[in-house]
Amino acid sequence: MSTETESVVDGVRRLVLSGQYASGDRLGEVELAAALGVSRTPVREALRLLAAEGLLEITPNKGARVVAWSPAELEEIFALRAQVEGLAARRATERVTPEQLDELERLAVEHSEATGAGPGYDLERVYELNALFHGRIVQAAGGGTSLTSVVNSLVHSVVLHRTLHTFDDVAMKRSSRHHVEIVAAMRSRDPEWAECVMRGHLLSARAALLGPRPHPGSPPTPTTL
Amino acid sequence: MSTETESVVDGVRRLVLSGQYASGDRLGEVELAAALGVSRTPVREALRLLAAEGLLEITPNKGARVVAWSPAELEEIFALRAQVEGLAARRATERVTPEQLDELERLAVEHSEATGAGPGYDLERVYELNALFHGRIVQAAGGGTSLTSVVNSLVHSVVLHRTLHTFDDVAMKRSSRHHVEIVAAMRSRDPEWAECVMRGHLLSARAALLGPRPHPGSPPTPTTL
DNA sequence: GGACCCCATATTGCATACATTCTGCGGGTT
DNA sequence: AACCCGCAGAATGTATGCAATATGGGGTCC
Repeated sequence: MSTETESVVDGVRRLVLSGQYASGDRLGEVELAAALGVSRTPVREALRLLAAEGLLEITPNKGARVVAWSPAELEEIFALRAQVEGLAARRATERVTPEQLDELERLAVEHSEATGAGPGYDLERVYELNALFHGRIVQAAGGGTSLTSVVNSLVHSVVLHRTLHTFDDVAMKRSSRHHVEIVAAMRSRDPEWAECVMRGHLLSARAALLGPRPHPGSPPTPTTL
Repeated sequence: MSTETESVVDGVRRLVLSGQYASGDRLGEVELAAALGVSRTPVREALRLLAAEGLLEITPNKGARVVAWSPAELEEIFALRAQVEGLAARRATERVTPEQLDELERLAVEHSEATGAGPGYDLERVYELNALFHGRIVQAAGGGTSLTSVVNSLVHSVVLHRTLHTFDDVAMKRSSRHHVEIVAAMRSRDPEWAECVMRGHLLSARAALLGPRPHPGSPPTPTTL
């Protein structure tokens, strides 16, 4: 929106991302207004925007809190991303330009290099490369406002950070290879291949983050026996 | 959010839905504030919320306008709904309770009856039954906040109304039978069946709304020859 | 005659003040 | 001792006033 409100949005995002405010913490309006040097009005608007985006949740007369993602919700988010970004990968493959392909390949290769050194990566860099890669896919898909906003509402920085931190070395390298394979599928102009790998990529991230998931037919809580 | 703001959200929605404001029309803050008998503050918040929801679009210092959906964006919306609500149908089938199944069946049957009389339906009733049906599927899917909000951001009342108005008798009856079939699939506890029918349901709606769509391999604009 | 500039007006963006609601604590009662 | 009532403090919700920016028209210059 306006320059002032938008800077507040970024400011609050930074505060949440940097861990100044953890999951479940309260975000007071006056407190933020003082911290960012503006009045309550733009702060209120920024909080509403971030709430609509899914990063905060607001309850009337009680204020804003950082959302606390339950495992069930994380599971749902990645299931949705598998569907939506799978679609994005398919469409991107149908429309991608050679320049975009080169850009994607560059990002995939750099991601590989950043994760190739074994444990002890530069997580910030890996995070950035990953976010760029997924964003460019959506962009290449001809991203109308709907696709873009749905993906944005699903890809919260906080979740991504948490995800990367829980990745072990195997999951990290697998994720990197997925990126490379997606580019290969797109170069082959094979939308179905690209879609499948992208879905697998996100479902594999879900598994790395949450472990195996129960399903209806499984025996009841075998882990407790 | 607060009672006042929420009532303004509903009020603006009604104004847009009833056609008081058409696609592309400007929504002045003072104008709405006067019309709804409140101050500009809750109006501003309501406009921001509706913009985040996708019904309006706001440009800094220029105010809010009703979004004008292009055919490409409508196409994208239904493609996304096919993915996301397909997932919802699958999960709903895995978790639905007998009571929810009865409710869904009731809605599907009423939808059938409302569309069975041939052209000249009560479109408002059909709209309501359709919205309820889709909403209950999401609910039965165990709708976490992510799934719910994504679907809500995709299912704009305005789009649905436009869609229903463009349905001919064949498309309307087909849509109704899809609802019945989805319930049948859920009763059979067949998630894959339910997912496929739901996806087909939405892609068929897309076709009814937009006509056949071009694809990469098709000859260039054969309609002009 | 056309294009450009400048200003008046209206609208949005931001700040502040008032009203309302929630929260936490203390005292009293059962 | 436990519970309930009521009040004080603080935070959110709403209204209004001021500043900044976009829009439209009239005038002037080329």
